[in-house]
Amino acid sequence: MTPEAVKRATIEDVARRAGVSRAAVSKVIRGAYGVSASMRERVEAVIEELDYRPLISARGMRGATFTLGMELPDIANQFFARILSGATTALETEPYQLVIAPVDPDHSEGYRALEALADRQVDGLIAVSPRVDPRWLEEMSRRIPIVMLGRHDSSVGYDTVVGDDVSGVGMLMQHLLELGHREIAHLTLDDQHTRQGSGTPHSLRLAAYEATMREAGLESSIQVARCDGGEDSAHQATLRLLASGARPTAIFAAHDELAIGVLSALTQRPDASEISVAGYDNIKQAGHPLIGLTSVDQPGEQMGASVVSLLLERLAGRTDAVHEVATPRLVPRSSTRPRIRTKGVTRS
Amino acid sequence: MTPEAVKRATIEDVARRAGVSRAAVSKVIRGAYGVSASMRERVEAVIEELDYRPLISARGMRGATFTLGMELPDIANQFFARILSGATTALETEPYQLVIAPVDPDHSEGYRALEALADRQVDGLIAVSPRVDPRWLEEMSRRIPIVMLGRHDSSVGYDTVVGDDVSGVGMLMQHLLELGHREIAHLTLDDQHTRQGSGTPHSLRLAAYEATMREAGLESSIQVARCDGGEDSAHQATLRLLASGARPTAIFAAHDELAIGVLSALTQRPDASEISVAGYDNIKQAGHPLIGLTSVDQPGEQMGASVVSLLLERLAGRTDAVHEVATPRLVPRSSTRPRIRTKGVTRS
DNA sequence: GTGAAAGCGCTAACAG
DNA sequence: CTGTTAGCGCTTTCAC
Repeated sequence: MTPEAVKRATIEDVARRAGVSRAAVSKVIRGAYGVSASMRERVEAVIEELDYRPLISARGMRGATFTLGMELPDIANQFFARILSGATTALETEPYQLVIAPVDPDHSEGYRALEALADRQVDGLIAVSPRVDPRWLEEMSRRIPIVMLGRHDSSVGYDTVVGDDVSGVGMLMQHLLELGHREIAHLTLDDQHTRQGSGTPHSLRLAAYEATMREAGLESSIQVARCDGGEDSAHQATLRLLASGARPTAIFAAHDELAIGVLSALTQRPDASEISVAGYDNIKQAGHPLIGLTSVDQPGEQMGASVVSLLLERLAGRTDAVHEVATPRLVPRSSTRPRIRTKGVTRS
Repeated sequence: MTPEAVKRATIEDVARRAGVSRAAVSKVIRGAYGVSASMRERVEAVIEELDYRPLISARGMRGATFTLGMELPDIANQFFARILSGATTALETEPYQLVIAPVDPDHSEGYRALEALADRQVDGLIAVSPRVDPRWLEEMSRRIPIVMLGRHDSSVGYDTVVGDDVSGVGMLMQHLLELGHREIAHLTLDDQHTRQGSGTPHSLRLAAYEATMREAGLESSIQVARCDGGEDSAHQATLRLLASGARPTAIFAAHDELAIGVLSALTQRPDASEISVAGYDNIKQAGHPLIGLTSVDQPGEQMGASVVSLLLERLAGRTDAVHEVATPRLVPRSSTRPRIRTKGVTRS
């Protein structure tokens, strides 16, 4: 039972078996111009017989690999599942194959995955890590088409697809204010993700939160909590917040996964169970009746589809940068309720 | 602003600039034997200067690509996130890059993704779709190392990693029976996933469910509902089940995502809110206090790590097949409660 | 309409 | 220790 490795058939094998040249076979498999019907038939029969499939990487050395590479941090965040779903659907009718390089959000940097994909000859790149440097992307985009998802860059070399975070947060804050909330806290990621002017979604959401609070005359109630990302981390951060004595009547978490962590923390603290919670992205879990999380819907599927079509346009020759902005939509659910006067700490 | 495509530096460029041969450069980048320190230094300087990175696909034409390909259906199912997490962690210290080919569970077939990866010269393949034919995999494994995750195959050409579904279901059913449940329904996927003898996890879980019911003298209470997979589909199926007049006191869903769909349906049916629900896999959501889903934990991270190390062993030369079985663990939560006598339909 | 020949970027013998 | 040479599997002019 020696598992003698079977080598796959090459274009040469097919050519010899069919009694034609390699070039002829190549034309047949590419559907290129200049092959007689009889030859095509013969060649196709042999291809079938030998179970021949062209090696994409060999093909790539001359031309395209028909592969699109996507770098994806944190597969656990369901919003990326929405994006991916949109992207794969958009690609269904296209001859391109999507491959994903997962990035361990804790360790790796995103650069590594992007470079690994480029080294593997993908025809185009989709970047999702908001932490890769725009200048680096700009440089990279001179060798390979790139679309960046989720960061508000005014790039010239690569395209971007983003949600309108400012208006999304505006709608959400408006909603909370209308419910009577004044002590609204914001739970977001560490400074690396929220540095002013970095163009990351979370930096914009934070800024929009603060701006709204100031405009509402609530500057003194601004309260920003931080966590490392992920449900558990948000859970812990919420407990810390409460332990610090803060008693917001509402918590706006920078994205749904965090918000769900907030909910889980609040559930275990009966004294805080009246706190309203809101998230962002509208991932599937948010809509579950047992969760009922108010959120801002970002059309992830649509954004995923946009990313793909922008990339295909690039591959088709477009050279000027396009920046697409998707419109968010408020989805109120049971996790946000009219403010309840809390004993003591409340100030109105 | 003509974005004149910048070509990347080749090994030839480096060799010329450093005044050495291509072979010398090749040795340097591979850390191979036979290079003087001075030459290494010179070459490395030029590599740095030119920002040279070897093209993996070109390298692949001669030897290995140091790429592992994983075919993944249904990214939305969080259990796969656990597996992926284990796999990427295991690969962190290895020189291999993992790439994922997502499979649209509705449309594509898994074959397509696996072949796409093989065509792209990955060194090894991880298959997760239980629907690809074992014989096909057996054939494929003669050209490229494969590890199949999640199906109980007794293959000779490829390795497998599975959970012990029979014992997992046994523990779960035992739990339900001890709570006093007799009318236990099972919600699973369509026949394609559950055909007897196919070795798929769902076929085994179904069989184990039926066996347990029979052993408990409850053969006449066996009730199997079907859905297409996914939370929504499970939700609908649950409503259909109730509409049919069935009144189980407990529903065992074939995996957690389905179970969560069941919960959402039951929430909207006050008359059925006392039905206990259990799932399988123990995805993160199951543990959320607002969900509290009883489940059977499968050590996904560990399984993901196993898959990777089996594949690396293959690449290192192992030729005999290994079949690994992970041990599941019951995780009781609030979604399963002692049976409540329902009016009418109950039979004890 | 068809095939010969060159070459994509790299590695792996082999000579020097 | 170093460089030359011959491919890996495919596409692509360019003659025939």
